[in-house]
Amino acid sequence: MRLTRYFLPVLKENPSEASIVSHRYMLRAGMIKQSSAGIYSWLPLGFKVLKNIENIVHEEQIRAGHIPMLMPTIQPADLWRESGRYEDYGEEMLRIKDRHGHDMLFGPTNEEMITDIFRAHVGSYKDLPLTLYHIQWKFRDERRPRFGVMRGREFYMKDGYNFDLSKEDALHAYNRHLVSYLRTYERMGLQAIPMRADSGPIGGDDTHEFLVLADTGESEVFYDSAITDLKFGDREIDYDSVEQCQNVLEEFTSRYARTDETHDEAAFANVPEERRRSARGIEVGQIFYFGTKYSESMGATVINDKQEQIPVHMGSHGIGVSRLVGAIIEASHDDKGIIWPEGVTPFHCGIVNLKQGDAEADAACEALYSALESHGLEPLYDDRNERAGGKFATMDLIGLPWRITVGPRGLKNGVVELTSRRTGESQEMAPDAAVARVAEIYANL
RNA sequence: CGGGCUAUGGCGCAGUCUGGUAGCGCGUCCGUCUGGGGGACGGAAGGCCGCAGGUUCAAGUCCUGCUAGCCCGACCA
Repeated sequence: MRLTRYFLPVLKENPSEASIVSHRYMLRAGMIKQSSAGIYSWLPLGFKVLKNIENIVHEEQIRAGHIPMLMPTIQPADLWRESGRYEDYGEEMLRIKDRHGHDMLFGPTNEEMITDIFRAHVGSYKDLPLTLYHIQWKFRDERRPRFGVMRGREFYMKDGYNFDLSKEDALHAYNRHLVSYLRTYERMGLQAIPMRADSGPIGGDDTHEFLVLADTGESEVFYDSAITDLKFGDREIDYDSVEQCQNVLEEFTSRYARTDETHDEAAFANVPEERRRSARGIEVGQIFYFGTKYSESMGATVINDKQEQIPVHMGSHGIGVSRLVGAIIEASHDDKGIIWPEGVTPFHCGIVNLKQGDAEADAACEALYSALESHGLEPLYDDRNERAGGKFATMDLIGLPWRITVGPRGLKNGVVELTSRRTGESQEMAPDAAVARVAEIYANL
């Protein structure tokens, strides 16, 4: 993309409405525009990041054997009356009446709806196990929305629901989600630590929250620092293997790691003192096993191999897709702007032309642009008639992980400059070498 | 939902106390000179001063009511 043809309304100064760093940078980098409290338009740059995150979530869900679908944002109140949550949910649920006077609601989650779909079409144990998920906009009418997209009222979320014949099977689904979530966050350049959590209004026995450590996190967390050494890496996992998934769960949850809701001082005291940490964290996902809570109240049953009608065991599993955009920035930025991890960056590489209009510089930039594209990469070429300082400041703000700087001075010696946004280190090299290096970085993701 | 604060051009702000031609910086547009970390000069556009009512010869400014947004807390993914 050429910057002169793009829509990137960057702001030089900090908008007064934003207090935390991710919100400030998302506004300044032209990623979002607030519409009303907790509701945002996603401008092109923000939309790209949102979609990149969504794609990673999809890929990892499908890899784990989960099946994508899409349910509506607007749901009928009657479904929620059946589960009893229409009354329980309170003011956070946005209630709407349609023209016929029917009570509707903008869904804050989809347990009722998915259970309704399940009971209509699934009747036999032979259809299980089954895990369906979707990525859809949700609405929770927060009393006090804040922190930009991290606690909006409208938010984009992946929610998945597993249906299993037994508690044992459902716990495997739980473990499978935990493993797939570890992979998902790691691909986004995040370390998200699974922590034992409180089940809240969804209810249930087993639940873990995934938290990204960041100073601005809304939850206080306590953990054994040994857990931050754990990496999922490129290990091969057979998601059908109960044993393999169980092993990963044990590896990643055996160390002490809890939010303040479930924090236990006595248990924490058993962690060696030098490894005890308290910090702040941003919740970016949660997995639940809740048994037969919804299947019993809503009649989601199957016939087992003994001709008995039994309620299915369920769990639900969420990833906050829109919230992740903010969380990644909280975890990866400096005083100049955002630093995107390669996995989610809106463009793979920036091209800065230091002297727009100079025939050689222009030609070299065009050549770099095509060469990067021919490697399947998406460059952002700053072809504005701006001075160097302005171009650098924009690139630093929007956070592309790699930048190639092209100027007459370097071209005289046949070189351009390749700069890492994260480390700030620059290397001079031939244009071809710079392209090859960037291509290699992305090929190895 | 309690407490606090704010609302003036796209963004950041002054002007309100003490009523009298709506201003500054940044950004935007045009031109010239520039060209390795937000450059210089010259020109230009852009505002029912959040909304409604009131006081007054006169309201951005004073009064009343409302709305929206932000911050702290409680709450929450």
